[in-house]
Amino acid sequence: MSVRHTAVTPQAGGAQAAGPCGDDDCGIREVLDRIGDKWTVLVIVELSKGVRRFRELQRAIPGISQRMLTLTTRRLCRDGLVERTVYATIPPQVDYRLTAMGQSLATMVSDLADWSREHKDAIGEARRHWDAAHTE
Amino acid sequence: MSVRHTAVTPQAGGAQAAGPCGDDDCGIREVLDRIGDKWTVLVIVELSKGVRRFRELQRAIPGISQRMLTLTTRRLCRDGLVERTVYATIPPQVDYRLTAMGQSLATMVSDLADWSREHKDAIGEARRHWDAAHTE
DNA sequence: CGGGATCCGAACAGATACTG
DNA sequence: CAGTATCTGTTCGGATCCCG
Repeated sequence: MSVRHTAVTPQAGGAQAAGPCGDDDCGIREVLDRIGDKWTVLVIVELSKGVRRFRELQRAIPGISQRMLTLTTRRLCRDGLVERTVYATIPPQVDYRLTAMGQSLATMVSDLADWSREHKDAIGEARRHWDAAHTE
Repeated sequence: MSVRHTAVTPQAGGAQAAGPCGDDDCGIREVLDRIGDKWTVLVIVELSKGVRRFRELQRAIPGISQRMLTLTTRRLCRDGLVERTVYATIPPQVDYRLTAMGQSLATMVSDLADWSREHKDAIGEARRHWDAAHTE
């Protein structure tokens, strides 16, 4: 997600203005700015299964465009969560794999996924209740 | 976050088109579509400390607008993660508190924050390396 | 194959201004 | 106090074309 965080947008590579960060909140934003976007988690999950090439990732994640896959993997590389290996062959081949830090993040993501599956039904029901009560 | 997920945007309350969800990926999106946005996590963290009124939340989360706080709390209520209590007093008073499900999510979020604090420096250094290598 | 560069519509988030 | 409504800029993501 980079979750459009005006100051910390990864593209510009700007200095982290760090904003008001006196509380304990800032820690969470750091992660969510990385995994909160539309595709990053899916890439991490796929890479947690093993080394993948660019096209393999794209096929494994239905709906992702080349552009978003490029941007996503690049951010992950930049943050040291994914390692990129280029083979100067013809045709070219590029492998992506999680770093140690990336793997530790993958377990967190996996926990989140577990939680999600556990509470999926409850959330769905809560939504139906809410939607029913607010339909007029 | 709703992380702009075209099909699952909460506002429209549209039917969840559910897309291609045969793999194990869909579970994670469910959570991230809720906590991945810019403010939701901060609200959850603040509410994990106890019951809060609207203004208290707004003051506790510097930078959030009334609008975003309203939207965020409403989504959390809709998903059954937060409970809203309205007192018909003058001036009006509204309390927000985490539900049991919301609290279990808060612990997950707390774990994420811990991870973030642990690896913050490593990520920062990885970024500097990457930025240095790609500055030309 | 693995991208880079560009254009463009859509969703989001901030800033008011107004209400009960 | 606790919102709602509207207007507007920014950012994101998809599509397309091109390159090595």
